[in-house]
Amino acid sequence: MKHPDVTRQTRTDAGLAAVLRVAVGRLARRLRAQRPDASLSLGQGAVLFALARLGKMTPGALAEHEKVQPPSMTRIIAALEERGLVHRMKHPDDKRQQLVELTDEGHRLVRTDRRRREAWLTQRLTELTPEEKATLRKAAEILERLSQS
Amino acid sequence: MKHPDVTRQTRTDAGLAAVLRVAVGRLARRLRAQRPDASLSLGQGAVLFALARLGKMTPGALAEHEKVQPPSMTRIIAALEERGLVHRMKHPDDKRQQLVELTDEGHRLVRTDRRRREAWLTQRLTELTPEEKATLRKAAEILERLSQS
DNA sequence: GCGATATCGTTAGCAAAAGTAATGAGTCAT
DNA sequence: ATGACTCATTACTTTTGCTAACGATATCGC
Repeated sequence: MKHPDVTRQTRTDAGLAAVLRVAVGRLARRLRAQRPDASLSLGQGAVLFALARLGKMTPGALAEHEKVQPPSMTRIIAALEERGLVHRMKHPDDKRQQLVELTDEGHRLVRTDRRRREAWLTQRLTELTPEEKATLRKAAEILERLSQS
Repeated sequence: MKHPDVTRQTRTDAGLAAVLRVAVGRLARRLRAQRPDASLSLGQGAVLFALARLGKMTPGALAEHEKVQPPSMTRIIAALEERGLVHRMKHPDDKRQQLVELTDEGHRLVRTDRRRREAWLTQRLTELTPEEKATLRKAAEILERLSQS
């Protein structure tokens, strides 16, 4: 066993937290580095993904959803809009706000890019046993929830 | 159910990869933002943690372990050394190399800080059911492996 | 042995991405 | 209708990582 410590250390909540924190940080770096082309930053990809999943949203809602400050979201949206992947529309009820929405090209990119962008991770996943994948499937939902709480 | 899509999307490896990628990225940001004081960056903490777990290592080994380029590790180590948490020693067999080791203060910080630094995540974990924690415990080991493959 | 080549850590310079503070437009409650 | 608040943006700074180049040491081929 390569890391006997892992199982030992995850006995307690704090130990599990420690291991999770490090693993998540490292995996995030790894995924960033693994990005095949620089076409889309990690954050940009996440926003497209969120819009595809949740439909049109305001910049503020996107910022909160992605756990980023509003100015960062402004930048991400600007970059996506410049590439025609997203477009802004006035919020019908509140002129301060806007609604951000995927363009057709944005939808297309999400679909085609999803496979390409996740190629590395997908490949790693195919190397896992079905049980491990089942674990990750359940864990994904939990991590999802943790990241938003 | 807040995100019915999650379970649907994770049916395929690619879908699971997509969800994992986004969740991991967001959780990493979240953890970074949650850092209680700015005392230790995420990377610095990870290095201390690795040294505590694996003993003395060379900078190169640390860099590879943390999936970071050597110059980045140089900087992290320099910051840690400046604070007296770590110290370098010559490698006995190879004068090119060094060995990095926790100082007593480093060990102390790892111990006391571990709890404080993971407080947020630990708190979130206590809110989970035992089954969910068991899932995360198994998942942590898998993520650990993924991040290093 | 010794010269070419490779490896290790570092330095220097740079780029990406996110954060904070300040600003302008719009809304809302009194 | 005005004062306080909210949303998005702009300007600036910080963080964090990268690549390229370099100096010191080790190793390999001869």
